[in-house]
Amino acid sequence: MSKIKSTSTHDENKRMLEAECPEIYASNLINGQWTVAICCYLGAGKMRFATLKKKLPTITDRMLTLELRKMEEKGLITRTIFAEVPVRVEYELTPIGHELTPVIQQLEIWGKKHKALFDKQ
Amino acid sequence: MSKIKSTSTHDENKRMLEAECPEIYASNLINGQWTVAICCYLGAGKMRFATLKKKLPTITDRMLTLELRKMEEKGLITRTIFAEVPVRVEYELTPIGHELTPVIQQLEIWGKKHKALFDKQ
DNA sequence: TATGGAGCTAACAAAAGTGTAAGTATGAGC
DNA sequence: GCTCATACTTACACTTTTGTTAGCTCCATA
Repeated sequence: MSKIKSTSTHDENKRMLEAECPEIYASNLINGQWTVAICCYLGAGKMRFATLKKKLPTITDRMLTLELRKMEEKGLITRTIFAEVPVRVEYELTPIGHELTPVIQQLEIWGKKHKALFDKQ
Repeated sequence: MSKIKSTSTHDENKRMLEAECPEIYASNLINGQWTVAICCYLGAGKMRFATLKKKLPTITDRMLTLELRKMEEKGLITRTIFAEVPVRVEYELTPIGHELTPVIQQLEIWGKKHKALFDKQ
């Protein structure tokens, strides 16, 4: 999650594909390890940093911060700071973030089917 | 795409999330850099190694091999070898792989919307 | 005085993913 | 004997992502 070196062919390839295929562009938007999970929880309503952290027991402060920042950059969520003490920060899905919910639900249905197939074997 | 060390917390976290959330399980199945692209092309019908390579101009032999193997492992595609000379190998979506197509299409629609929003800015 | 919670940040380390360059086996055709 | 095409494989290097540890600020409360 550090800066991406603009000289790498790795990144160039990624961008070429993104530019040509909206589906790859989209899948790159949600492929952070915790991104989909966070989307799901925020689908139910706004949430604070600490609340999200409780929902994701194994995540570290750092990873949660990074993920939330990345999602904010991508326009999936908004971040609202309340100047209280101690500080309160709330995260919420943007409209386009909300529109992702049904797609994730589709993915979930497919995931269940796939899992059922593989658990049999 | 080397072997994953089973001792890493990184991998542990991934598995925990997968086990609990089918949507994360699903998103992990499609998050290879070229996976979605390959799914799209194979959606139109079976294809040979070399044909796929032409469709993905910047991919290397190695990456294509690795991606295809990973997708085979995940049960998304099948691999058929014809003992001709030179060898012919055909890749094809499995039934569950085919069922992914509409989901990818949903993702594509969402991706276009998201892109439109961001291109404006 | 120190303790505690909220929401971070910085420096570093490890793991996973991707790319480069070179090489393999096979038999056909020149 | 040499080259060609196909579909790989191997060894290595680099990039990106994720995790570990330790810290910090603010002010309230004990």
